[in-house]
Amino acid sequence: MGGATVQVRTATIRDVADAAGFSVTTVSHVLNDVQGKRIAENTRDRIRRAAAELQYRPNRLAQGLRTQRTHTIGFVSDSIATTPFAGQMILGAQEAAAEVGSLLLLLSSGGDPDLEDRELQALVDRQVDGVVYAAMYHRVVTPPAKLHDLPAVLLDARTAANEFSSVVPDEVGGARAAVEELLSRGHRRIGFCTDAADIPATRARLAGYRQALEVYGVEFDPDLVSTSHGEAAGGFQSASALLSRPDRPTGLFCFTDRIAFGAYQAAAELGLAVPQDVSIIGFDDQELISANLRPGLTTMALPHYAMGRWAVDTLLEQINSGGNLPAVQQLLPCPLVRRASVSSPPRA
Amino acid sequence: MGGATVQVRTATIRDVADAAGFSVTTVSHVLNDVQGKRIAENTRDRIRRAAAELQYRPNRLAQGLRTQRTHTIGFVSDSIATTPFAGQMILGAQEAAAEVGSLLLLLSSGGDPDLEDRELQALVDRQVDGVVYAAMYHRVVTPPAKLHDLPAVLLDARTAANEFSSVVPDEVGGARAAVEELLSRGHRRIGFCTDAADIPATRARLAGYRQALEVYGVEFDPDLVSTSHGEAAGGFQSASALLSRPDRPTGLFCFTDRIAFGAYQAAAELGLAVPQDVSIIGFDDQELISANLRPGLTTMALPHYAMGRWAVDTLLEQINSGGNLPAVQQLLPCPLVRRASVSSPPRA
DNA sequence: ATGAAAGCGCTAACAC
DNA sequence: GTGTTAGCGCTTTCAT
Repeated sequence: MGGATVQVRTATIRDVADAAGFSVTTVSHVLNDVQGKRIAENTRDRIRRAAAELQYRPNRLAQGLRTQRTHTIGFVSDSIATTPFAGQMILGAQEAAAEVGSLLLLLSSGGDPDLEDRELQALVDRQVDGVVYAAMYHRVVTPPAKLHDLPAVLLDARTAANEFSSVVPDEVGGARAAVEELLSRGHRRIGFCTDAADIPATRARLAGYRQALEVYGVEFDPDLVSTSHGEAAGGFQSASALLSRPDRPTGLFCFTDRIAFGAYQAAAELGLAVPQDVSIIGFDDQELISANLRPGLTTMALPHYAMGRWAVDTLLEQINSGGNLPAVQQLLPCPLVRRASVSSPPRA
Repeated sequence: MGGATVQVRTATIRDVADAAGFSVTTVSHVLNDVQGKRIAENTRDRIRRAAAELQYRPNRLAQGLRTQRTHTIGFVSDSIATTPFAGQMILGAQEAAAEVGSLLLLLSSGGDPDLEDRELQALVDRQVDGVVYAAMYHRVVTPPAKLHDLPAVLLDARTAANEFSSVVPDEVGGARAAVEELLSRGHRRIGFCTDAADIPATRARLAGYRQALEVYGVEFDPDLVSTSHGEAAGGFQSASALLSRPDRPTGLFCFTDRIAFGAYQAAAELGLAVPQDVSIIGFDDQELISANLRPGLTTMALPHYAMGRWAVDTLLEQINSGGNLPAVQQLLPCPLVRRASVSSPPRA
């Protein structure tokens, strides 16, 4: 059979009190290390011993009911199944929570506002100490109104008015670093294979691309940015177009690793070797792609784990401060992950 | 600022009772639809009205303390960040839980037995109704002893002795279906690029491979199975070796999509087109790879979502039955996902 | 047909 | 130094 037939009655604070021969008050004081109580060392010992003996564990429900603190944090996201990123955010959040003895109550709404509302209510019903509201890709969101009624921080998302503390990747900085990686190797004609979606990442990464060019005194050439729709197929098209030009770029900055995946395919089709004939740099560090491509893809990692931690840490501060801290908007850096897809440009 | 400054005091059952002019007992009876109580329709109405008016929501903590049922399920896994599969299992579990008003308390142990123990204890402290113990790839596990003390089911894992109910993919059936997909198109020399790890999946998929051959009366040729270590690089090696043979196979069954990824690279290197010169079929349906490869990879999907649901449904049954159901070991089918990497073999 | 009261396990104000 | 007691918000037995 699976699991217990007999739910072993676990020891309560009463049991400990009885066993130790003191009142529950004293037990509570001792076990919680309440300051300013003078309790005999000997008493402390006996109580601690009894507690250990009985394998006493405080009932968190009862505790929460009494203290209005459940040490439970709600984590709601628009989607969780579709990207491997989710796991890293959750892990970061969970580990930060664990450090203060808190646990994560996980919920995914699939983007349905009604469901989102009900889920948030379910969290409130369980008296969560606060909520992390996460998006699976950097977005501007409008969370349910209820979110204003309790401590909350936004993860990989922000609202138009920035009423909440939030953390998102430094897309501009990441893109600039990516393009500078190419520039510093000597590339001067650098294509940008981007996505058609109008989201923070497309705008910011384009801005970063332009900034990097400017730093190196390279003029921006709009013909070198090619837009397509998402996935590898789009990247294949964009890159094919760019690499078929007579004055083809020697380096390609791809909006995502998926697009870079397509760019590899385009290069192969055209008989161009990576990185000898064309250097390619991606964005996202989707290891399933970046580490398995041949040669390995140099790319910018998204700081999902760090963002998850930041969100919870910040939420905790907010909770502990009684909730009147100013909202802060945090940018976290995107680290460069060097593999083997970038080299010097071919000698002309 | 983020979140509430003022924690709005929410209405309690007392408030509803007062507002409606009845006792809390009656309110509880009405709101919980307790059977066998004769309460005037009119009374019911007034109470329901008052509850709605005050936006009353029962405090789940108090409820749980009293009823010993928290409508909370623990979900502990050995890892969550490293695979995109985690999300699907969690989603399946979460949705099944939501259907009965339960929520998931998520925890990932990183495989550390000590941590695992503490995490499980944290769940017990919070009085979870039961626990789903998940592995991120099909494994034989030895969960902490504590797991025996409460309702639990294993997800994508089982123990050596099968003491718990568990659900894992039907690896044998999946592998057989994959190889039959090749056989049915006319392939007779089919290579198997597998992994060196000694885990349930390697053994089972090899068995499925052999079963399929047998069904079609094709003799098993050990030279056609090539073992390597994991990732794409291993697949590249295996496939290169197999495809360089004078009597090279016309079809390749790859242990994972990552290995298939490497096989694509090997085929390209050898100037072999997929699927015209060699058909390739994978396993796992890692969409980041399978959907982005060119041509799209035909592969066997792993039933993560369904397994997640099954685990929670089964756990719920166990909880509701008071916990003396026999343990059941469930196999869930791996659906074939057809894309474009399989065709008839080339005419010799 | 409705209500009083006990109690789930804990903390904390207060008393001694 | 230690103990009594009220109460967090709810369900449920037992009265009436």
